[in-house]
Amino acid sequence: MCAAIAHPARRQILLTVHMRGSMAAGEIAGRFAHAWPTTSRHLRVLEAAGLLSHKRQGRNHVYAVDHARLGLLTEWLGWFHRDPLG
Amino acid sequence: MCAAIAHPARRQILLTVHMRGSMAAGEIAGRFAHAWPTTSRHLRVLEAAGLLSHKRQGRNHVYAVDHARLGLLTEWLGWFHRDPLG
DNA sequence: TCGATATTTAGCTAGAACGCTAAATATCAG
DNA sequence: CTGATATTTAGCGTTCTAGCTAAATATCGA
Repeated sequence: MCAAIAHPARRQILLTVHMRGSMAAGEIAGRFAHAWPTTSRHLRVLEAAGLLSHKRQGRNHVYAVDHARLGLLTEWLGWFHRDPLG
Repeated sequence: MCAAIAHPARRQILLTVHMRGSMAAGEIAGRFAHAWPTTSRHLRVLEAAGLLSHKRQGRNHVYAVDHARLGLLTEWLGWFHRDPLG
């Protein structure tokens, strides 16, 4: 999961999809300078990490953010905000 | 910064140093199966990302976590926990 | 100064990541 | 069925990452 958000393009995909609620693959790919297959692979990486999920709607692949999964990361970071002695 | 925490060993280093407050490089390296130079590089990566800082104490290099830096990541994650419409 | 201790730097190799183009797959419209 | 649209899969070359060993650097104790 951490590796998935290590790439700037993937972080931006994640934010963009989150803001919109859900987006088709092409709509996402259209916002990036990268070639479609490149963005397509980023989507696959994000999905493999459990950060995105997708379902077909006709010929579109619609992606949405998995917030629960991101919650795990926030939870992990929480360890650093609590006092280690407490 | 995200790339820095993409590696399991580096996440563990971060947590371990945090729990202890501060640790010498050798003390850290001793806890991993990896060769010292490998861990040494992980430390450099974490420091380059601003997640660790170090100072010499005699012949020891003592590392500590930079919490403010981690705060930025938590802040970024916050975007996903707030409602995108609000 | 000399040897031991603590740690890093240098340099190598194997494997993964990331970009691309070209081709394949699947759905819709006529 | 046929052609157009939406997206992925396949495959290639380059660059980055992560492991290692061997050598260099710096400090301490005698």
